[in-house]
Amino acid sequence: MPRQVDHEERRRRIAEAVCTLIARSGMEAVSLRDVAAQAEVSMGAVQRSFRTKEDMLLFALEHLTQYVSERAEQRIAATSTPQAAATLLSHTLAELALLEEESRRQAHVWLAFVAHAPASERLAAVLKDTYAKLHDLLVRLLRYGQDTGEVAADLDAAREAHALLALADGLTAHVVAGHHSSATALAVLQRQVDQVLVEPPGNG
Amino acid sequence: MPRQVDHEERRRRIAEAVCTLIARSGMEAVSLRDVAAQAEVSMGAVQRSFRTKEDMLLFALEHLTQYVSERAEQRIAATSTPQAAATLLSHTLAELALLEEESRRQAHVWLAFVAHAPASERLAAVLKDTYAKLHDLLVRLLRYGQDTGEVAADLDAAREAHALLALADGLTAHVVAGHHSSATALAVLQRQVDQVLVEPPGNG
DNA sequence: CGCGTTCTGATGCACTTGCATCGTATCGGC
DNA sequence: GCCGATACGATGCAAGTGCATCAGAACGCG
Repeated sequence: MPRQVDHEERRRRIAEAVCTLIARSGMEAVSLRDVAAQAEVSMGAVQRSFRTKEDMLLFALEHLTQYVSERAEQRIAATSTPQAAATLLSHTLAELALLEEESRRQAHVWLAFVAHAPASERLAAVLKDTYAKLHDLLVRLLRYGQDTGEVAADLDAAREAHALLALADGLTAHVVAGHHSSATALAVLQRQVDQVLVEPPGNG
Repeated sequence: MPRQVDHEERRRRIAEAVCTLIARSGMEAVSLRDVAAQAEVSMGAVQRSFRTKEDMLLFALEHLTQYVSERAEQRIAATSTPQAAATLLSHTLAELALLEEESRRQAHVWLAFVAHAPASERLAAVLKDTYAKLHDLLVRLLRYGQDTGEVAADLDAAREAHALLALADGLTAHVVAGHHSSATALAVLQRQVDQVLVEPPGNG
């Protein structure tokens, strides 16, 4: 075996470059040459890592969704305090909405992919799958809240999860569009979560 | 004066073609040639109608926002029955979310523009302005609902309007991404509106 | 009718695109 | 130490891009 390169590492590196470019100037600004330059590899390397441009974009999306999903899942798995359902819920949502300042880039990219979904079935499939996972996650959180008594027992968790997820995505879009700051969006999100809780905090 | 052409009419025709193309294959698939073909005019005509491609895209966005805003405003202006605040609110939101089947195309286009906002300041400005207008509209509707007693008087109309608008946009995104059908999205939206009303319909 | 202005569609141009090709550098196995 | 397989980066290529240009058609006005 000749020269050894960590292919997966390179693919990830390229995916990062793709995301950077999309966030900076939109999806149509992504060319193989620019990606190669951004990733500081040769164009040939990009072409050997991905058979086609669409494959590359798809991998970048999967890279992003995996990152977001994992962070959300981790946050839940790492929780030990039992009655934290309320904060758990709002923190997870805030993370899904990519509202933190350091997630701006990811928010742009996510939105770009969603907007591109109608043009690519494979892309749409990945998005659909991710949304389903996130919805499940929220449902689990709500059910957990119902167990701890923080959330009304008669609440339709599935429905509420849909609403919360949509709200999070909408706020993402509004921040990207410049209609909201992250802080404002966060406040709106928090208020919605409070409505779900049986005892709104702060005004006993 | 020689040959007379309705320039505005032509610009609108081209804007329609732009929207069709964006909806079909995304923003990066919009080329002057394709637009000309879709609008069934010559490429020269497109170039004379718009100095540059960006101008064309910007006009298409303004064309879209104006259409959406106008339809929403009209719906309100045309209302004569006084206590319709509840239905008025949900219908307006449903329209803003572009959930009707015939608005799918516009939903795609809208999302594409939002996703592109970070890459173009002029575009972002138009979006921001439109969002502000829509927010105002919702605030007015909520205040009206408070006048008629359908909406709790102590509700923070501005905050609630933000939440509703974000929810509507999020649902739009979810429908475009294939995570929801229009019907499901509509149900989620309706449920959220019901929560705003003092007396939820159907189970009083 | 014929002039002059406006509009028109085709073509040119420099450039970028995604992808294919190819000679070479780099390493493991013998 | 050398062979052969592999990864590498540069270059080629046809197609498509936005925009500029231009000869001429179409029409109001004298």
